[in-house]
Amino acid sequence: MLSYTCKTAIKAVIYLASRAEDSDKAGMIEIAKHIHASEHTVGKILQTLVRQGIINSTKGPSGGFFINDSQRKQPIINIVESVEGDQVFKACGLGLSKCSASHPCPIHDDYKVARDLIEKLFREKKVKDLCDPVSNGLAFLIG
Amino acid sequence: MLSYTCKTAIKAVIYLASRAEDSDKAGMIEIAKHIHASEHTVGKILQTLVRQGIINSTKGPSGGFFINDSQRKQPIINIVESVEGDQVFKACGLGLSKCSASHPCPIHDDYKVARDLIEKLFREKKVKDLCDPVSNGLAFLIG
DNA sequence: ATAATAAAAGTATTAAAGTACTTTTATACT
DNA sequence: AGTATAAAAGTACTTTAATACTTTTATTAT
Repeated sequence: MLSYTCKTAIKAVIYLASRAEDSDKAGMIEIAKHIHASEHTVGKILQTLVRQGIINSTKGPSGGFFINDSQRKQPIINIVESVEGDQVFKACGLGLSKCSASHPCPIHDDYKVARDLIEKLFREKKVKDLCDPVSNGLAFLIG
Repeated sequence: MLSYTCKTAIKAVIYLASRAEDSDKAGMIEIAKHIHASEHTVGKILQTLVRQGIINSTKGPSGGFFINDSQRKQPIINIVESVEGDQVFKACGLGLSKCSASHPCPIHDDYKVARDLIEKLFREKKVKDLCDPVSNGLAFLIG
């Protein structure tokens, strides 16, 4: 249900956040390698995330991408909304612009329940909650 | 969460099913007009649906698209799977091919709950359930 | 200062989704 | 039989998303 770009963004952030906080910054080649994605694509995506304040980067030698402790505590929805826009969890299931509680489409209420659940999931799960949950390293990051 | 094509397909089928069963068949121009979509696009989509047995069509004069009573009773998921493929409600939230109950990704269980809910919605709602539910004609079909 | 590094930023290409158009084929009515 | 109708089928175009590449800029180390 999420775009490939969005899934890749989440995986990249999880990888970043899974590294020791005081370790060196990660370059986009390293990140791309670990999540099995194109380094160019990863670079583009991470640029967006830096601009949105989801992660940080520094240029130059020993530069790279990194994430701080307060960013580790942010919800996954921050990533999703940065990539997909902030209307993802607002849109009607049938794509009607005028669908609302007062002018509902036939599946309005049922769809809203499911959509709200996904929104809740991404809002409650923090970046750090997704780091190495099964003690199998980061094997789950490669698709 | 559904593609534009898929939403258009659902709307077209709802329009068809909302017509009196014994009325004339509907041409793609008529359908397109009522759901505010391009007639070419609608034609392409309906071709697919006919091939999948979701709806019917006849060629020639007084030909057009129509839907029978048993097709009216089919669930919306038939339309969704015809357009999006049958893996829509199977895929991992992070896009991992190897994610499964035994090798779950960090959001596997929570995501599955929401995804199953949407699948349930589309599986339980039948085409006829979506016809003219608020007695405002078919105003809800135009986005 | 200079050179090396690495992301930022911009541009170009590719792939996929969506839209438009054309030709063919089946049907019904003269 | 011949003609008109209307979808089927196939092709081409457009737009957008995704990927690849290039140039620029900031930083560090010498």
